[in-house]
Amino acid sequence: MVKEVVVRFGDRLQPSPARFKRLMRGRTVISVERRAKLLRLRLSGGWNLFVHLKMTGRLLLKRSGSIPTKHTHLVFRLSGRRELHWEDVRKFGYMKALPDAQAETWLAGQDFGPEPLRTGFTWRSFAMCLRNHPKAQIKPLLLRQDCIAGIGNIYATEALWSARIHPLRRVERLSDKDLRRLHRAVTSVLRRAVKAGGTSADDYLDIFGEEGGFVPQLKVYGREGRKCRRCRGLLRKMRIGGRGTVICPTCQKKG
DNA sequence: CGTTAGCCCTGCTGGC
DNA sequence: TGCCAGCAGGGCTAAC
Repeated sequence: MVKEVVVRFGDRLQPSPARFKRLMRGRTVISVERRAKLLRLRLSGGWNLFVHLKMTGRLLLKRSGSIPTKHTHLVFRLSGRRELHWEDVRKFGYMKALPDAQAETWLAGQDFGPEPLRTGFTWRSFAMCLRNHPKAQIKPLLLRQDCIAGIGNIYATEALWSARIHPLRRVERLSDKDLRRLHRAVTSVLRRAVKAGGTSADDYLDIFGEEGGFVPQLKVYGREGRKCRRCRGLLRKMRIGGRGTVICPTCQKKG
């Protein structure tokens, strides 16, 4: 139960800090869900708290009286001598509180594509989504949340290496066989990363402050200049749509 | 309609 | 405790 909210940086908060604090007080968290990279906490009394952590955001469960860091945006003081701290160095993330009806409308307006880890996400439905954009380059397309939801730069990079597909290949130049391999690669890398507790290549920590264990399983991300684990070729870093991308030029031919 | 560059912000790294 | 450009896991907006 939320006893009190202490706001230290309120500029990424909706509604305004005063209303937000009043609104949260006394509520309990009924469930935690995820849609794409957006967290949804269902709260008592028909309210919802949406949280986007973006790149450097963290939610940390701590004991009461824990000292906020330089980058702690706000603290939920909870019952049971606990606190939930929201930290975000780069201040890209946001929190948004909405009542049920508005929550659904707003979520629908986000226009998220299918969830790759949900049952029913077959390679055919994956192919359908991608083939809507025949001219698009595959990597920027994988990152578009309105095409497939929830894939970020690390996992797009990893999946393309795993499927032996060059990130700049256009969808129209990918065969069904390619898409089947890519579907397998995407679902596999996401499942393994979740199982390992996420990827703490930089800032990510889980709610207990623990790092994720997926970094040792990364095949290309952050390994530029080192050898490809499949062919021993030299991994190379390139820049696509402003995002760093590591490929194995031998395994991933533009073709 | 689609794609792309710029931008939000702070901190760290590597080259000089 | 050297300085500074460039880069970092995201995604919105404006411009073309």
